[in-house]
Amino acid sequence: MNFTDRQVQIIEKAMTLIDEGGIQHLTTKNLASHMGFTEPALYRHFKNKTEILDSLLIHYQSVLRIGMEAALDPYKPGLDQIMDIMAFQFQTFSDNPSIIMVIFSEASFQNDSSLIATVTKIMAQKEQRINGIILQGQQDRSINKNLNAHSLTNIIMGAMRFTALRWKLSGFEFDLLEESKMLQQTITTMIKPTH
Amino acid sequence: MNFTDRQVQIIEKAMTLIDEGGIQHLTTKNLASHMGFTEPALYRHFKNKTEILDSLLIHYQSVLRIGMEAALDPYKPGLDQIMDIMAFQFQTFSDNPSIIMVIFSEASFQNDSSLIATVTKIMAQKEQRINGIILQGQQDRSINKNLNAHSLTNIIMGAMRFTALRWKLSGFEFDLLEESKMLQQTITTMIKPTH
DNA sequence: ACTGAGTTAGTAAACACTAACTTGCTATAT
DNA sequence: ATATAGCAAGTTAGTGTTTACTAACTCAGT
Repeated sequence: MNFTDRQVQIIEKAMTLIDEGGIQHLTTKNLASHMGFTEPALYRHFKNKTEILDSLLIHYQSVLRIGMEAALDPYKPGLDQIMDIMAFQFQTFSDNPSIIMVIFSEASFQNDSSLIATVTKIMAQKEQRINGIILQGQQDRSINKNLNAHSLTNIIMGAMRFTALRWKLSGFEFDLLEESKMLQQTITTMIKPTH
Repeated sequence: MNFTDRQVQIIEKAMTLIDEGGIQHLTTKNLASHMGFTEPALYRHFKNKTEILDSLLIHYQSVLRIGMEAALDPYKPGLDQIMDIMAFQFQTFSDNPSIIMVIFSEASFQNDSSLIATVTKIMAQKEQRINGIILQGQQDRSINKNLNAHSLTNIIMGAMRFTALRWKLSGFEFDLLEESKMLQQTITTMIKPTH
């Protein structure tokens, strides 16, 4: 998917609006006025509101994936790669908190089947990526072979999401990067081989 | 908080509506018609829509807490108690999937400060409960003392939530209780002492 | 006679979206 | 070089629908 510059501007503004007031705060009127033009101008760039949200998910996903691939070294041990992923993810959250609420919008999208399809696809891709690295880590003996890779994937993704949600709901009261260091430390202790 | 029978009926109907179509599907019109009466009748039982959502959170929380306390034996080792909590939680999700989307509505509630206060309170209570049990488990040596209790709490809560969300988004495609057994097994292996 | 719990009929505001018009840029034909 | 045709990206003014909520009335049970 290639977006025009103007489309990307609109998508990014939509992100910050969702961040500020939740998905319900993202109205065509609100989005247009924050863009500095009128409502109908939006429809010169997107077919409808669903297309805006769909593009937002796709854009956010590709930005994150590109950044993540750049941060990853496939020749490192699996455990180190998992930690690099976590570090990158939390750094991204910290730099651009808007993204957090986009992730959690997933739960609000269930009434729009085209959006839920996009969301499910994105989640499945991430899951496969992490799952693969865990298997690799169990091969290179940096991750405990006794642990179920699928469960571990869910534990890691769940912990990242939950920590990010807590940070957001607390009004960014604690230091996310510090908290994430503790989390990474704990996960490392838990999943490295025992001997 | 004590609710009348009628209020509880309305709250439970609201839960199933949120479950079916997300928070946006919960409109006063929809709720009233599913209750079999007209819109204004709702306002004989609740001040406004926010009070309905607030009551829903409080009601759901007290139901869950009462069930959980009943399922818990404070004389068991901490690790066993954690597993009992997880088993209870997943059984509840499995029996009553509506509750899942209520949990994830948290993210949609951010534009209503009275709701976010309720949500934050509920989450903090759960967190403290689990954190306490982990500390107890580290005392009675059923849980590895080297693990940070706070991080562990987030890992466990995050894993439960993420698994539930995946189950819901997949259209209940996999067996939640089977998946949760794997998850509990993996967590047990990870957090029991190494000695 | 009062009250709790419903009704009908309605409100203003917000919603996504459209029709029809304007304007400034750019590619091309002469 | 310049006239012009086309087009991308705005505008104003408006649509019908949905939203949460209210006023005023009814009526059965105590």
